[in-house]
Amino acid sequence: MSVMPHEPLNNPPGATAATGIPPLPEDERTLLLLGLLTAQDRHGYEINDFIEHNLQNVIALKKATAYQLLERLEQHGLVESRIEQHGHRPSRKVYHLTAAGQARFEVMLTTQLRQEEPLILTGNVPVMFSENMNREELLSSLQERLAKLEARVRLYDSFSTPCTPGVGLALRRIHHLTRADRDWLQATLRELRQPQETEPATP
Amino acid sequence: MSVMPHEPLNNPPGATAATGIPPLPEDERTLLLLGLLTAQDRHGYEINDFIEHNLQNVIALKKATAYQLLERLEQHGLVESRIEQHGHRPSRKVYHLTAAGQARFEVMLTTQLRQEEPLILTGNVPVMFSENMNREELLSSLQERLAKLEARVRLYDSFSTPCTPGVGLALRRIHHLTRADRDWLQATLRELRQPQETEPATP
DNA sequence: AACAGCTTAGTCAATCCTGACTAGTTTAAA
DNA sequence: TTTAAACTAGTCAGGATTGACTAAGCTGTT
Repeated sequence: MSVMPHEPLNNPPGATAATGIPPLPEDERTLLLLGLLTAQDRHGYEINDFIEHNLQNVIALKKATAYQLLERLEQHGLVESRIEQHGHRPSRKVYHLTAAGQARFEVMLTTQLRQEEPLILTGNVPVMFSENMNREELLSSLQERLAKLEARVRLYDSFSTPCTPGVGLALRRIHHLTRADRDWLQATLRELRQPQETEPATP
Repeated sequence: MSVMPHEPLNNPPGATAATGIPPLPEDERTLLLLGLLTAQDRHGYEINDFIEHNLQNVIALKKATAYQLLERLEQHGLVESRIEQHGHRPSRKVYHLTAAGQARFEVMLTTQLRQEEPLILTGNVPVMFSENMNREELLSSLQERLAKLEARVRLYDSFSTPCTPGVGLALRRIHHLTRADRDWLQATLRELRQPQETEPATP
């Protein structure tokens, strides 16, 4: 019973052969780290800080994930690091992009920009079971959700100039889509309130 | 150096004490499985089939995940299963909701419906680095993305009556937001095309 | 002088999730 | 009649992710 050696084929264009090091995810997180390093060399804390302060709503990337991803980027030769000492502070591990990293960044950027992933959103599942609730509670729950959404829209309204034009574009996208979500919810609430069973329906 | 025993505290309201069985994720996937079982008893294949055919764009839940989640639901006493035989077909493992499961479903439903998660979307990161591309390639990439988005909008336009009103609501949400995404991209493209550096001013 | 909080850089266990694979039956198409 | 596809139910290794924790110096406030 010989089994054909199925080769895993998870080598995206540009990937190296089996080197023993774990593969590199080809998703937006990787692109983000490479991209942040095209502008300037940065150390881990700086990167996490930037993400936390500027990209709160743009992407979800946790501290621990970023550190591990940076390590893997280095294993793959896309970045290199050096240790820097500033005064008596804890030493910084400063990463900078290699030529390979730059090339990979460009490929990934084009690929992902062309792509259009279906919007799979959070918050759909409870909506889809809304029938299972009684009218009262449903309306109050949706009302609360709407209030939160409106608060978020106001929050985005108050954002001033973004750190880069590109980030500005992304933020405007989120802003726009959040408003659209609010509009959908408003319309839905209106529909739920108004057509109260068409009660005496002139039959 | 005694370490205070930090209790993990990952017991959401309604969770049982430490029983040795792994915790149950409190996210939409769990709600989905419970919800599908409130309507009727179902076996694994049926559930995965339903998700694949009716909820393609509503939620991402893979086959393997569903099976594992069902098992865990059973360990937690939220569902029970029986084996059914239909003719000479492979036997079906049919799950049905317990009282505890029903109760948990109701709690999770209200909680999640009230909640408003920030929209964290795919596709933001490449946008935010769009400055790093030359104009030609940027425009062509965005054009391609727009074409794909428009195709998706048309796809949703063609959807007919959903299997339940709740699913209809969720699908309308996605439809609405996809259109909003298209609008944002159109506007962005227009902006990028028009103000061509204000070349010969007052021409 | 004490204390909180920021800076810097991680680590680790535990959980989660996915792709690929297995196995056998039945129906529809060619 | 061979073949393809759907039906049914998984399993499993291994990669991905997270929350919680550790360390230690520095800075500003009260």
